[in-house]
Amino acid sequence: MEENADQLSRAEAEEYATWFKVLSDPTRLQIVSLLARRHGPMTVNEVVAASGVGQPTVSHHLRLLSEVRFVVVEPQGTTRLYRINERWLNCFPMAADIVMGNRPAPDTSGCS
Amino acid sequence: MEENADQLSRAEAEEYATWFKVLSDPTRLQIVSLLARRHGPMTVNEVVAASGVGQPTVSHHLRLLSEVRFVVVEPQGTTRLYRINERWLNCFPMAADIVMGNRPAPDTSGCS
DNA sequence: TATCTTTATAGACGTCTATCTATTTGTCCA
DNA sequence: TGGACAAATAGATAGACGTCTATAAAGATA
Repeated sequence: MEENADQLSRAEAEEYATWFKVLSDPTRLQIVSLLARRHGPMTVNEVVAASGVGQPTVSHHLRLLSEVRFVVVEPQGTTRLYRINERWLNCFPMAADIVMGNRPAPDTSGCS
Repeated sequence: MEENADQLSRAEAEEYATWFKVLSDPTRLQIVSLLARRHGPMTVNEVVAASGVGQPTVSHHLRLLSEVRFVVVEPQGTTRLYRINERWLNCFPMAADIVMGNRPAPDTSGCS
């Protein structure tokens, strides 16, 4: 195992914080989860139907998610296909596990 | 590898979101990083000296961190010793890696 | 008991954010 | 060209949050 770096700089802290912030809203987590488990593109309306919030709200969340490259968008005629950025899944293993349901029962039991 | 669960429930989404939310503030991330890399207890004043924000603000952040069990506190006379909850480090591998500096250079290069 | 030190709490303030309704933009098709 | 549909944007609102100053609580010590 490697050893600690000196310190977490303010700049680094701010960058990582923005990543965590994007995942800090339940609705946004559910949207990410939807896209991640589908392993395929979804339209905005499909996400709306599955998320329980309005269409502008979904658009807003998808914009935030794409700004940090958690999702990518591909226009297709009058619709836009959103899908998980698969490369990101490798860079965010724990978040990916939780969101994709690959973390059996995130044993909070041992974490108290 | 295991297969996807059906869906991320609202309840699960809300719980995970609270975890990420605690890590979504740069100051709080730096505090966690401090405690994690020290591998030992720190007083509030030591954290204040290293964090750049005021003492009440540090107390506030430490309270939030302990509410989700990321840190634990042990009163010692007139002071209180805060330390990382080591058990939590196992439950949050990626966050732990980032915060402890064990993630060499979280290669954002491949994540765009 | 009086005082000093350490930490927590109360309250205020400015900023950010999640959501909604209403509207606009953009694309397809008859 | 005109209508229909999909998605984005604008604007508003209510609530949450990070930080500060000021104060209180709690323990040690003389």
